[in-house]
Amino acid sequence: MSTTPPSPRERLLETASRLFYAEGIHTVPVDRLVTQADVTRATFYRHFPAKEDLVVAYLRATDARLRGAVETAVARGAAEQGVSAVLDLIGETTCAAGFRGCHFINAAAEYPDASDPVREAIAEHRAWFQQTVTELAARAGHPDPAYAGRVLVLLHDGALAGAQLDDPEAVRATVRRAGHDLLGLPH
Amino acid sequence: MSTTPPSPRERLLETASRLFYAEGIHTVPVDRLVTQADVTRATFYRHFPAKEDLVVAYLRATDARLRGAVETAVARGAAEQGVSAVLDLIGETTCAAGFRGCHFINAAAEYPDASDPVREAIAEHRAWFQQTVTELAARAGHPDPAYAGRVLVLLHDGALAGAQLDDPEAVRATVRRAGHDLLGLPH
DNA sequence: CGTCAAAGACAGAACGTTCGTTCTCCCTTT
DNA sequence: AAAGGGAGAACGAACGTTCTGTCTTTGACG
Repeated sequence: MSTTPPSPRERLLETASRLFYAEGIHTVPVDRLVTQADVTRATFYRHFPAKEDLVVAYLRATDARLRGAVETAVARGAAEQGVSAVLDLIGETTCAAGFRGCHFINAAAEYPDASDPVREAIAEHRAWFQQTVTELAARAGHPDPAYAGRVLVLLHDGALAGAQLDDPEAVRATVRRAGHDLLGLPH
Repeated sequence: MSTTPPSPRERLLETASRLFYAEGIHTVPVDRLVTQADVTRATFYRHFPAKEDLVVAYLRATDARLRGAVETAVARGAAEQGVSAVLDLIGETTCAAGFRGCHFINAAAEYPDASDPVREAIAEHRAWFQQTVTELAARAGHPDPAYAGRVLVLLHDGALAGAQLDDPEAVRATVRRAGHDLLGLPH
């Protein structure tokens, strides 16, 4: 089962994810994207009508990847451990090498227009996450799943926004302790 | 005591704060800045050697404004109420008209280089906030002021990052409840 | 009190660069 | 024959920055 070599479209998406996340969206020109993806300009515009379409595709691909990561992290334990697994996943994310905040929050900073397709992709991702963690809290028997879900989103946003500017390990510890305190989990 | 009319430099700073915050930094060209500030290009470059210098000045001015806001909000009550005042201030910020997240977190998304002067200004602001809320927690008699301070920063970051993308009122309520739960304050 | 020089601001053109996008031409694969 | 990709030139627009020239304000000094 040898994997087929990545198509130009896949190379573009992978390069976009890497560069957009590491350097911001507006600061990465099309020239760098096609050069690093080893693709010609014509190929770029054959797959994406404009740069913004690649931005949306990048966010949707990231969304799909994160859904998978949450699924596998949660599936490892029993229902009561799902919430704790999300807290751990947040900590691992903020302390990973090359961490530079949340793909979606960062993108939102560069796309202020709430009706922009980029913002729609962001909203869809956030709605999924909100719903997922709320269901996790309900399944774990939390008395107020809606509140628990909003707490998890709040801690997630705070961790990813702050850890790139402060000490990531301190943020990880704070998230874990605060999450367990708020949601009645054992330390 | 009639106020003197704002100088070109002040007009530039006010315009920069308004436009950079509402639309992002890289998306606002110098042309829009000088037009809306009613200033010529020559005047712009007489006060700021480059656009990035205006960005730094904008962040430092915002930092000064926020220090004042926290001071007055805290000064209104006794020592034990300082932490609660910060929580209230966060809620008011996220629910204000035109709210679009945190000036500094948004700017960091557009300036990935940690050694950039913009990032230095961001780091200074965050260090001040971290230290201020930690001292507030200590003054209020919290048993673990360092943890309480990190919790306040975490809630602050999460609220400002999330409220622009979700329901601000829900975020406000969550921050208040979670903050009081975590820090042992009465509801 | 009057004067002159320096500084700051206005108006607008202009420069060089970079960006997103399009185009032409050729090659390979199916 | 058709479609997808490679190579690279080219275009028009937008951007940050500089320049030329004129006018007003200001303050030091005769």
